[in-house]
Amino acid sequence: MPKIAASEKDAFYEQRRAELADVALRLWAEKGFDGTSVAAIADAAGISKGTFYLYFASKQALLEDVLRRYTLLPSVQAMVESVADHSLEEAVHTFVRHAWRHLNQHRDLVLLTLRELPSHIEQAQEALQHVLVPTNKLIAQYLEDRLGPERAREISMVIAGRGLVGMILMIFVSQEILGAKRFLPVSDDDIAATIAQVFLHGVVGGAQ
Amino acid sequence: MPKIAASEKDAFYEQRRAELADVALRLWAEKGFDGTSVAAIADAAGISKGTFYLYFASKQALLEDVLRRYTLLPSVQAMVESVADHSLEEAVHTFVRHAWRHLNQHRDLVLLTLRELPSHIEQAQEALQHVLVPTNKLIAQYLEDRLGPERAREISMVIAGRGLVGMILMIFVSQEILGAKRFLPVSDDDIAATIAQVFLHGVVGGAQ
DNA sequence: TGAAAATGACCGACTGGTCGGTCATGCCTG
DNA sequence: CAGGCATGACCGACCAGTCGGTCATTTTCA
Repeated sequence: MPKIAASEKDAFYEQRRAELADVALRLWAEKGFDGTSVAAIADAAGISKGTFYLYFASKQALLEDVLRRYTLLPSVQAMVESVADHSLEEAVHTFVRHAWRHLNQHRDLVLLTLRELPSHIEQAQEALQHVLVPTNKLIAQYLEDRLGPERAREISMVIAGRGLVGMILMIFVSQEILGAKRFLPVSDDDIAATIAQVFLHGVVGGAQ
Repeated sequence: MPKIAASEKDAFYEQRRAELADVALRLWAEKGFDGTSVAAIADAAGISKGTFYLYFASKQALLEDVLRRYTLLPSVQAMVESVADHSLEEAVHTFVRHAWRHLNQHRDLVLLTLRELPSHIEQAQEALQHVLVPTNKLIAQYLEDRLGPERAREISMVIAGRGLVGMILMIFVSQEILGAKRFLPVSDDDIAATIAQVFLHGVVGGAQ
């Protein structure tokens, strides 16, 4: 039974860590890393500050765990891979629509990452690089494979890929974070379609 | 002679404030608002913390002064107006090239604004809205005027405009802040041309 | 009852902000 | 011209409060 007890304990331990990470992400997205004290996180999780330090060695360690736990990379990879057998037009539309939904689902993480982006907290920057750089590589590779040299305009697919992500991100930030939604209520699908359309015509060319 | 003395003093006072604002912007871009103490700012400006408070009532007041002092809006407006009599193609190219140079010149302000974007420091968010929203309005208006309903694709020019700014911003952040420049060294003009090309073909359509 | 878990008082470092005191400067007066 | 006097820019020790992190103590529970 010691084994069972131990694994039960481990399960509880892991569950606590997960809950703390969850609470921390929510609070950090609201008030920032520096703006949220460990006491506040512990409080929101219903434990004391002392107990917090039984589960994480430091505030920094919690940040690292949050970023590891919630990295967007796997889902981004899955997203890119899932469109591999669509037509290019379909693929881009699907990608944009999924990315949009993704951003909405992971709003807190996006906020946290944006906020700590140029920060002295290197982990956030690394996390960003771990997501953005590989995503970019995947997209560029995909585009080059699909287009072939003659169909693509003579532009860098790496730059174009970044542009696509930039469009999505900026429009997301405008609509969902800066509150532009109130002034210009457009359905998510329409937005995604617009982005995909601009990108497709811009990059692929000719095909009107 | 008291008048001259007074104006000399005022000039010195204003110069001090300007220097403090300059130093603060630089440090804040590096370490963030919360991450930079008033003492550090005063130190970097070669004065004591006590003296700092002769020139600004609070740290918050300094932030407000920095954002007012360095607002990008006038230059953005000038930028949009300066391309008013070009052809659309030329206008977009020029706009992108200018915007790119602009971001480089105001790197610190861009960093600070991005960093404090979703922050509890409302001023940064306001500043962003004061730049982004009017910029967006100008661009959308310009595009609609130039294109006319039949030439534009059936997409929102507001969304498209945000997409353009998003492309520029994201590629800037990738190249200049995340350090992607090292991996993909492309000239500024090439990048600007690529962005303009994608946008033009994407939005304007047909014209290959 | 004994060990594991949880607590919150406590610590030292640091924050934004204050304030009494110093001293170079330049005017006033003789 | 000289010397005393007033000015105010400047300093940095200091304040109250908050932070991340520790640890002796109490609570819990098998």
